Amino acid sequence: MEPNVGGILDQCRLFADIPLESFGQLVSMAQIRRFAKGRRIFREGDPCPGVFVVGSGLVRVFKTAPNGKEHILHMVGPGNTFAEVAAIGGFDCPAHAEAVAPTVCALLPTEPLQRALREDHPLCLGMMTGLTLWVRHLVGLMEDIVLRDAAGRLARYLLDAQTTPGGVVELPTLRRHLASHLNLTSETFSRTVRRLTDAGLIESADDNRLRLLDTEKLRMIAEGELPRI
Amino acid sequence: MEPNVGGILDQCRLFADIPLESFGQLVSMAQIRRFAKGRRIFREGDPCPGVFVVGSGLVRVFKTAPNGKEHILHMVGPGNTFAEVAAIGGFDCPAHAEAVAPTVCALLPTEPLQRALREDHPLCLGMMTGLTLWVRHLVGLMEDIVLRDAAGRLARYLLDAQTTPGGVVELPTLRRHLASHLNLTSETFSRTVRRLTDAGLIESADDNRLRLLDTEKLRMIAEGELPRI
DNA sequence: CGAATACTTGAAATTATTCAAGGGCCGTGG
DNA sequence: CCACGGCCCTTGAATAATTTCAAGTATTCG
Repeated sequence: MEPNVGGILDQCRLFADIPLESFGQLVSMAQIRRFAKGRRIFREGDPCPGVFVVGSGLVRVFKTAPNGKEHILHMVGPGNTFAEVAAIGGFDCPAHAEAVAPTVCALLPTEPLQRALREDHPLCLGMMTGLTLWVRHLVGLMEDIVLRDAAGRLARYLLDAQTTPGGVVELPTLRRHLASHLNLTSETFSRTVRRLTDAGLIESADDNRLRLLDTEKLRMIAEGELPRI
Repeated sequence: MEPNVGGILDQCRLFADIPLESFGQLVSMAQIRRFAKGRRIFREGDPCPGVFVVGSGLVRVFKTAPNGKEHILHMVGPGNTFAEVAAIGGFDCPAHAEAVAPTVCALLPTEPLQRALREDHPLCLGMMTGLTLWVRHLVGLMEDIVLRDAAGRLARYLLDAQTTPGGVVELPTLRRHLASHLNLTSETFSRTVRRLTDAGLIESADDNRLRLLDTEKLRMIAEGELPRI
């Protein structure tokens, strides 16, 4: 199946509000990019190639500490974007990006995108709204990491990620990626999952799915209202 | 001295690039707001009143954990803004704001601001650039908190904040505010300052100023290349 | 002068990390 | 087909970093 840029951009909430004409302009500038599993898409400090819109696959965007520790800013799946901020603001990539699965993206190159933003007001508005959502997400993540302990962070993640009716949450391919996202070591992550499991709040549904059994208590843990488990 | 909105907006980098006509529109919608020291400007969850531009004084924007712990997202001084994201994106205030000194702001109310953004492309572009800078700052802060230890965080803060030629850094009025910003208790903050002082990397210049004596070593600590002090 | 507030410092407690080892899964190659 | 190595997750024990608790000092303000 040959992916086409229009289809990829169509699935992206960030471009949902923009009028057809602007959208067409985006489609015409977009390029398809494919990345094998494990392939580095860009490195921190690289000039920003543009906005990547994931069509299929999964990408992790992460920072590296001098001591080698990684922190995953986000996992980007189909319909979501990364490197928007650098592309719009015109700075270098502030983090690394790597495909964790075979991935197809639409790339809106920096230069034409910026030109389009300068000329196209509705597009500009739409992208700005997208940016505010991203900021809000970032602030939430920060709040999480700073104000909650390990169990609180995991609980909040699970509650936020809960999508399916049965209260089942799909975990990223590698658990240690999630651990890193929540600023935990994979050991601590593992122990925390166990504590919640032993307390009867969650159970493992599938190999990489968790079922939430007691969202009320989970909420209390997320809010720090339960002393300890 | 009677502050005027034009003067306040003039000092704000966020509006530096926008053309005169757009600027005039902003000035005409702006209102002056004064806050006594200690006065709460808004609470988390309030509908967002608009973008605040600080003319004089100092504001802290912070989140609160259920257990009472606070995290200061940023200290906002003259020429800077807060609540931009909520105002532009149209959501409720994501944090609390409080004047830590007698403060005068220009307020650009949400409704007219959003209308202006919809109608005024250059203004929209300018605000968008401002947003990207804010995101970059946030990501940097996050990286700081997640990837560095106490000494590293302080060192990086000092290096970033260093403005005066003599390597003197002005601290916020209350040290515990800075501590909270760096996700440290004030005790840990105090001890960390002492460690850096004993190691000869900084010295207290004034009551709330620090002089950086060895920026090279500070940089190494910030980068985690110095095992311990 | 007395109360309040902020900062500093020490000692104890706690949380999370590091180090070390074991088990499970999978793909490769004999 | 099975053995082997590699990778990932789990678990336990020891370690380290930061927090918490508890004074003690300094400064300000009434």
